Amino acid sequence: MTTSDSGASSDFIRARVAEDLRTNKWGGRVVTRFPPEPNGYLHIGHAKSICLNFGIAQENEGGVCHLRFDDTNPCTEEIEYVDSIKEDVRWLGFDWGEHEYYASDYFEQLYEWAVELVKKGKAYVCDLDAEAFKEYRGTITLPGTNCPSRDRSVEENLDLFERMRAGEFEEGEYVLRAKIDMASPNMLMRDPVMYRILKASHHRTGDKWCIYPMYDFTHGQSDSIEKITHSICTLEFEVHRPLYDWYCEALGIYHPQQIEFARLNLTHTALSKRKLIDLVEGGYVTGWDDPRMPTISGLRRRGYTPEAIRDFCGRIGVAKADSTNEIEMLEHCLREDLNKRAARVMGVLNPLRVVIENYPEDQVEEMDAVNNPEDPAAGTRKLPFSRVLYIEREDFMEDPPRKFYRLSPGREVRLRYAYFVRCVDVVKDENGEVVELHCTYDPETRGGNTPPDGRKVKATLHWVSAPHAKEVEARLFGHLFKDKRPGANGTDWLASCDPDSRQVLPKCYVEPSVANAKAGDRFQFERKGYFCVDRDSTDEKLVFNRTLSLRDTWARVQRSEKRKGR
RNA sequence: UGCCGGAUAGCCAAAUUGGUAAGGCGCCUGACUCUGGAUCAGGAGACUCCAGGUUCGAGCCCUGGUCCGGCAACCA
Repeated sequence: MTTSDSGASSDFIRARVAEDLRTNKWGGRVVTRFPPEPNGYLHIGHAKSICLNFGIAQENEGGVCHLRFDDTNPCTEEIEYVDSIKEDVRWLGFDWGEHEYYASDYFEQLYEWAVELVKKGKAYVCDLDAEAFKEYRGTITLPGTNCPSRDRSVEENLDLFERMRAGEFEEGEYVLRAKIDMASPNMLMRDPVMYRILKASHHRTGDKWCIYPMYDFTHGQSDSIEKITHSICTLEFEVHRPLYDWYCEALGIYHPQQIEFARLNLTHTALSKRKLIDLVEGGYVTGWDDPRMPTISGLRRRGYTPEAIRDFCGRIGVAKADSTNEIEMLEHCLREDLNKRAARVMGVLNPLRVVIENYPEDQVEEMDAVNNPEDPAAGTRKLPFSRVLYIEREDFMEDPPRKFYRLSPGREVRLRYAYFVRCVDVVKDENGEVVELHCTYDPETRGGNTPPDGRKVKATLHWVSAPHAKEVEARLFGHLFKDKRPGANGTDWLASCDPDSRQVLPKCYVEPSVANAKAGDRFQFERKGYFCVDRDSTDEKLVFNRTLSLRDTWARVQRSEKRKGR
């Protein structure tokens, strides 16, 4: 697989574009488009399409990608969605320049084209009610039959269609249909509806229209108007292609090439619009931008970077086979990006108090800490160290199993950038629960360095000085669904939704340097994962979302030890 | 039962005009390490859906099957 500058791999669509360029099919032009319907929020699946369309445009000299809103159904569309879609595409890092279009801007042209087809005897007004309409259409195995109004005269059709536009009829009374073939094995070719009456006001055209064109009578012509070269869409539109072609040919207009690819599916999540709505409305998540949602806004709030998402979209490839990518792939891309750029910081999620017995009562030292070992330019910072600290509760075990080499009674570990400390006492409450550790430190290990005697420790722990610590809230997230493929083989997909996928830790401690962090800022809490500041943060208390944990080899060791039955 | 499309390791996914199966993720080892992170080195894993055929040679071509997906909104 060859890799281009954008990081995208070559695929059958890019190969096709290259071939068209070679044969000069489109006069050297490459014009694609991303055509969302403004009736919902964009998700990671849309990102795949966005990266594909904008990517192809970028990779080719003079290539352009349009952002076009497919707004032909006023009943479900809203301006709010238009705005969120624009924000998301922009955030992903793509620029459509002045090429922002709306199918609704083509309504007049579309109407004229409809009239033209009527005049050519290729379209007619049909008065079948919904039930009869269905009967005449036939079934998947039985051909349909011509409805009586199919033979209406051109004059009468023209008059009726004009009156439909004028608002003389009620919804459902009439529709305009293309006269194709009621016996076609392709259901979409059985005289598809071109226009329906909808007495709804449109978010852009207001009440100017009461008839609205259907997707099929809009999409191809919009592509045509915009001189799109490659109209890339997902597989379910494959059966629409003959109709797409039919309209362009019947109208004798510029005819773009529709190409279909398989939409993205991801394990442990749901991507259909319907399911996402159910999650929000059912209260399974806190909203469209819940950090567990696969929506662009959810991923953004979670702390994903546009770079990671783009990298992911480039790596998964584009093909025609239905496929489900493992979410681990997405997470890998994220870790790779965040590892390079996230500033390291000390943050203790489940605090356990530690007193350094031999450390002077009121002494405070400033320890030098590296901000990002992957990026020397990120510099260093000072970390206050004192007699009372917090360490991670799970970094101590009174009775450690084999292979656990963190702190335990009598054992010595390194406190990162600070000192070697040895656990000398364990304080418990009346329930026998460990509430405090007493340790001694070795002054010769200042900075965390190996002492003159060459003594080694097997673990390095993160810590926070208690008097200097800032209390924050941390929200940890797991996969939204327990099952890899929720709803697979007839199971209830919603039952697989994991209520414990969101865990709130109200009392965590972070080092003082992050005190002025702002919403959206990203950090790596050393050894604990990547975090970003949530917008729920207040002046009094910062709220952190854990974007993703670090790769956890210890967890893996535990798993394998368990398997071995130790 | 009709039409359209698809099928290459656990998951994605490559393979110029048929020339003898890339890569990534994941998994497993080992090295290194002041993050059990990162990095580096190595490894396991594919009768290319099946059965025939053409050919010196087939993942690619032909025939016949199998399985999976999509299509019967006045949604997109």
